Amino acid sequence: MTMPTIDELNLLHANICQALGDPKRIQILYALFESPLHVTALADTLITPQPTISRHLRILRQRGLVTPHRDGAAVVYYLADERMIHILDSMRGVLRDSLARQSSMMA
Amino acid sequence: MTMPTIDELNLLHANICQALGDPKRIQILYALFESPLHVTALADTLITPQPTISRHLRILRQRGLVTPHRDGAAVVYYLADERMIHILDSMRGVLRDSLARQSSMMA
DNA sequence: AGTATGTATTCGGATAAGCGAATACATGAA
DNA sequence: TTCATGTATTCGCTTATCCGAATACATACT
Repeated sequence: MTMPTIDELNLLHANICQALGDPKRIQILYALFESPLHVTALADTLITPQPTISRHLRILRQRGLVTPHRDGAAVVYYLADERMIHILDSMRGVLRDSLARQSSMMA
Repeated sequence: MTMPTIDELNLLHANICQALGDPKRIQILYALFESPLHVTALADTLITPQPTISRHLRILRQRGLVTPHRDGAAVVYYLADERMIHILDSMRGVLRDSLARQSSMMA
């Protein structure tokens, strides 16, 4: 277990952020926060083709954001770490304030 | 000031995450957290061509993550909201734990 | 005006990300 | 094994992102 260098950590960090940089994937994380779901259920919930969901899940899985568990023929996906949702919520707070700042600029 | 819909908010959120999804831009944010800098100073600090820095700054500016202030011929950039750094630090915490989990899997 | 310094943008080309459609793979039941 | 269901991957294509190099734009000073 070699410690990552600062630059390597930066890269991993950027990779995680990049994984979060797609509306569908954010939707997926919030959906899994409410409850673990298998792929088809996710596809139905988000009204999105199953292959598309699978591709997004692979990205999230590779970055360690979700965790798959086999359940017979199905695969149930879990949020890997609920703290990530709190982080996303914090970001929304900052985002809202940012929007508010811009609005007040208009006045 | 019309309230954004859920989907619009998701898109804005994703856009912010996407802006964070580049190692150089993360470096920039951390550098500006230590102290506001003008473009050339940033370029020197990060050992990166000035046009590259300017392009990254535009992305961060458009997403409301940094704020420019003119100072004569120079433009000093400020971190728009220090909470974003705390959020990034939180993400690093989650990232470290994720790496630790993967390491223990190997054992 | 002209010059120097600092910042932003454009252009061209390489790389990566996204999606729909089709298909391959995995599991469980008959 | 065969079929049905569920999941993952591949293919072809379009769009977006990134960088270096060159260049345009902005400000201050003489």
